[in-house]
Amino acid sequence: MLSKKTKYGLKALTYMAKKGGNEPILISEISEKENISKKFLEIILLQLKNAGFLGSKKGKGGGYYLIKSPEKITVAALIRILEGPIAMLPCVSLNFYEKCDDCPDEETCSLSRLMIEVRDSTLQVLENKTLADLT
Amino acid sequence: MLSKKTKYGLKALTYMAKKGGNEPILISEISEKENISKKFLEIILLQLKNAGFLGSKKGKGGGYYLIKSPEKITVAALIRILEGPIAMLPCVSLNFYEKCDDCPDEETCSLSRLMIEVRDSTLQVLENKTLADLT
DNA sequence: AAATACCCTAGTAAATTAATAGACTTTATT
DNA sequence: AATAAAGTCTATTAATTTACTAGGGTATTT
Repeated sequence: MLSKKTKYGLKALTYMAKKGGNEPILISEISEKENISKKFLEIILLQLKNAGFLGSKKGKGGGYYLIKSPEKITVAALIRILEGPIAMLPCVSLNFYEKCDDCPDEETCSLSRLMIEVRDSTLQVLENKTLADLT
Repeated sequence: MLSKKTKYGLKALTYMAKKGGNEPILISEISEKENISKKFLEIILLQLKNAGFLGSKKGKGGGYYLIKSPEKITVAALIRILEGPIAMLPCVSLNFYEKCDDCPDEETCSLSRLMIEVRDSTLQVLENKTLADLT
C-alpha cells in the first residue's frame, strides 16, 4: 500500500504537470485543489525539490515548478523518492536492498525468487509510465 | 512491502508443504527451522487455521497440518489473509475496496487507472503461483 | 518597509508492527 | 487418574511509522 504522502505527492505533481507553463505554482493552490493538508504538502514538495524534481522560488510570485519535462519523470522514480522500495521484500529490492536475516541462502530461496517476479512485473508498468501519462 | 508476519506465514507454509505427509507438525519445529519467534508464529498459524488453510490437533502428537493440497493454495490468497490488500491504493483493491476521500471521481482519476494496471500485473503473478511452486 | 511565500525545527496523537508473558484447554500416554 | 505435551486465549508492550500541526525564520518582490 502506498502511504498518503506518496499519493499526495503524485497528485500534486500531476496537478502541476497538467497546468503546464513555467510560472511557479503556490503550495496553497495545490493544497486547495487537491484536498491535501497544506503543511503536509510543504514537506512533500520540499522532499521532491531536494530529490531534484522540483525547483522553487521564494517571495511574492514564488512557488514550485517542475524542473524536468513530465515525459522524463517515471512514476517508479517518484515512488522510490516518496515511498521507498517498490519490491515486496527488502532482500529483492534493487534500490533499497537489505540482506535477509532469517534466510540462510538468498540464491536458493523460493520466496525471494517469486518476489523478484512480482517486482519485475510491477516495474514493467511503473518504469514505463511517466508524469505525462497521468495528465 | 510485506510485513514480517506475512513473510513468516509464507515461509512456515512452504516448510510444511515441503515436508509433505499428513502428520501434524509442531509450531516449535517450524519456529526453529525457519528462525521465527515461536509466540509470533502461534498467532500466524492460528490465523491461517481460522481462514481455512490449516487444521490443528491438540495434545501430544498434535500440531498443524495443511488442509488443502499445495497446488490449490495461491500465494495471492495467502497474502490477502496475512497482509490484506495487494493493490497499492484502497480505491483500486478488489478485496478490500475503500472509497477515495480526496478524489471527486474515481472513474476519471488517472492515478487510479495506473494503479489498476499495477494491481493486475501483480495479480497475474500471484494468482498463478501456488504453495507447490514454492517447494 | 511590508507583504508574500517557501524553509526549518520541533512535537505529537494515532495506528501498526512485532513481538512477549502467562494462564487455560485438550489430548495421548503411562 | 496423573502427567506431560501441545495448541488456544487474553492481555500487554516497546518500537516504529504515519499523518499530521504549530510556530517561527528567511528570502524575494513590490
